[in-house]
Amino acid sequence: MKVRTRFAPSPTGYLHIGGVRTALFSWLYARRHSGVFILRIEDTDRERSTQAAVDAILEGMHWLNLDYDEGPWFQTHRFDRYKEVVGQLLDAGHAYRCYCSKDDLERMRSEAMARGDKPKYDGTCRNLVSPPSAGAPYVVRFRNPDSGEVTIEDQIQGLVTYQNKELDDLIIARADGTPTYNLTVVVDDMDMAITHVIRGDDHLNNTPRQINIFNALKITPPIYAHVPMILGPDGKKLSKRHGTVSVLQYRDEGILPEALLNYLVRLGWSHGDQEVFSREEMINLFDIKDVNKAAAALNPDKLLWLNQHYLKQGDTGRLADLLGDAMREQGITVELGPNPEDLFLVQRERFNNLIEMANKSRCFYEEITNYDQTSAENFLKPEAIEPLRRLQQEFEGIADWRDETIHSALTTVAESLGLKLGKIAQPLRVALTGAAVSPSIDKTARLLGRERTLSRLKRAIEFIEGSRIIP
RNA sequence: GCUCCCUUCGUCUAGUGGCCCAGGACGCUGGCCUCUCACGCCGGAAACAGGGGUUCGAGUCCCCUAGGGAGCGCCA
Repeated sequence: MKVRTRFAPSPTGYLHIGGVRTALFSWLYARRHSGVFILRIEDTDRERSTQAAVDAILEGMHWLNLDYDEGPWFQTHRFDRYKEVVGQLLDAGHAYRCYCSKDDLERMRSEAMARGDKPKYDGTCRNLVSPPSAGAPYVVRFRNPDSGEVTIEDQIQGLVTYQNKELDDLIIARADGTPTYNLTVVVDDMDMAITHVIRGDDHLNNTPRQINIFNALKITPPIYAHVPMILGPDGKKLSKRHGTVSVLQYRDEGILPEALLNYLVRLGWSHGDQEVFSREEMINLFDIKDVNKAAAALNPDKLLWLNQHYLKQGDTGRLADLLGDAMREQGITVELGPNPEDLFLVQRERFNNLIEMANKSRCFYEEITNYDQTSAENFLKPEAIEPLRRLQQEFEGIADWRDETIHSALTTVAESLGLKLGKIAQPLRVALTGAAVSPSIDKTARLLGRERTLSRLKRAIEFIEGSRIIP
């Protein structure tokens, strides 16, 4: 039988990191088994579903290249079908109309709680023969078996058994006739012939109810795999407090999709000691049976480490384009300096995300407005004037502006003055970039270009001379 | 409250009764490299939640306790 998995987010909030990992696992499982991956939008909650959230889900999936073979399907387009199944269940006696009001239910719940019982429906309307009054509003409840048990053979959690008497008669259709979650998932998973349901373990408790509905429909339920939750870096439940709401925010913060996917796949899943996985490796090695049972906390540092790994290893052309985009986003006029690829080659090992790389590359595109105070105090001192002047002369004589020629100018000056390279490299660095940290000095000068290098040198010398007269 | 689930270094994890006085990775940390930062390389500290069993032998099996989480919605 062909494997068919699905990712079924509800567009009531943004696509967050936990949802993405669930999607990733479902996608990997389908790809691993040459199966079909389906995207289904569970938008039956008309009140809270938004188009913006739908767009964010689609954009997020696209950004991560989690491609789906079928869908996106929208549950709101399938109301007729759900109604049909509710009718079927009603006719077969597996469901019944319940006329209890919300107030009745509320009272029922609080009374049960007070008794120390589970706040479940008491079955008042279970065996009603006729409505309390003609045209009285009602919901439809599923008639859950009241004895026996349901065992889930969960691929991750193992065997989990529930007693039917612990389960109550859940509502499958609201008073306005619209279907509820537990009914729609079952109908969709049935109609879409889903073979493996991979979802968050917050759904584990719903599973026995869904299995009972499948049974009532005389359909074999899919195989279930409930993946544990993802926690914030503090080990607490993921929330907006942790900063990142939508996955797209990771993109906007300079994270590469391959880094995020690699990071996520190792959250709860492992293959021995391997840490780095290409898409192909993930697909070939992934197995649900290797997924852990315990919740995992996010580790931002490790994500960044992977991001840097992919920055160092990835395709230069593509990454340079992304860097160019990031610079433009940061308001840098890319045309005013080295092309992004030359810059990227020099910067790729020095930063772990593109945004920071872009921001810290400003000096190649914009004039220096002021020197970093500490750097200037440490290196733009009177004794630096001589080395800087000599460099000026040497640089003026260079016709072929390359790393090597620049570097040899540096060593020539250093040797002639009997100084260590660092003694002239640091003043030069501050002169050229405004601060004491930059790529290696020869590359920095090369990227800057000969003219810009010379004018900044001149300005630094003037700065030092000027500061000499200021006490 | 009731039902269900979970528990190895700070974090992600390896480990399926002896190979483990517990391995890898991130982070932290000492050093090397070095024109700064970074990269890279070498080294270090750091964990089986607690208690009972079972067994010649337990991180690995069983029970209990504690802690954490989820569900109990006319949300999904």
